[in-house]
Amino acid sequence: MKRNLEPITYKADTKALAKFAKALAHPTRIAILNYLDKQSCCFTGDLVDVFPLAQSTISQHLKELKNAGLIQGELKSPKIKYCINQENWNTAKTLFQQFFE
Amino acid sequence: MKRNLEPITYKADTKALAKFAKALAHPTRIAILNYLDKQSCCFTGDLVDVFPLAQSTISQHLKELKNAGLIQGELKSPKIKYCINQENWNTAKTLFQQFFE
DNA sequence: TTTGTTTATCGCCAATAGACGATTGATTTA
DNA sequence: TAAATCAATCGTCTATTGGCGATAAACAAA
Repeated sequence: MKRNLEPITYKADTKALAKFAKALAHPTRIAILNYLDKQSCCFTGDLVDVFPLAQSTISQHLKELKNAGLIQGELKSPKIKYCINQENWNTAKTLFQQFFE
Repeated sequence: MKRNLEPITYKADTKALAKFAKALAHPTRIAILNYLDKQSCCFTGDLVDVFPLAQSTISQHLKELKNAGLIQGELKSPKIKYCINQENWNTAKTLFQQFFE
């Protein structure tokens, strides 16, 4: 983007909602979250088997979900167990509910 | 993106949800929808006054919301009145509800 | 210590997104 | 008809996204 001289300010909720929406804006990430919800948790490797995508690509998607706060990782050497971050998940849920009334 | 040889297939709901999420993945578009909801409808020009963005930029955001089906335009010469598309809005609402349980 | 396993990161590339100004097209109004 | 108004589109620019393979890093096991 070229600018902006006076950057736009949005309400906190607006920004938060947009951030969550962005994390959900790719079918693979939706599918990952659905899978996670079903299994309650999973390892990166599981997803690599489930989706026809390179391991690095899966890792990127997980990173984005983690940055958005929707998931969290826990080291279970030598693997990493990913789970839904319930607290932020509920925050997102509430924000979407409010948004749609 | 570079590829994919065998493109991934997702469930219809997954794709639909990702598409709606993508439309919501920018704070300006969230704000536009909030504004639209308050006013029930509005003209492009109204938004240009509300947001410190070029008219063409606003128009682009409206186009994306329209492509996602969340809003619809009606010609009220010489202006265009934009409203929420209730049917698709409800579809989106349901998809997000289901997704978050 | 070396090897194997697992995941994250890096570098690269193409495509998309988001911003702008300028122009176009449609329609009203003078 | 001419001028004004309004919104969409075009062209351009830069940043970000999404994909890959290759490499690095962390750790367990041999």
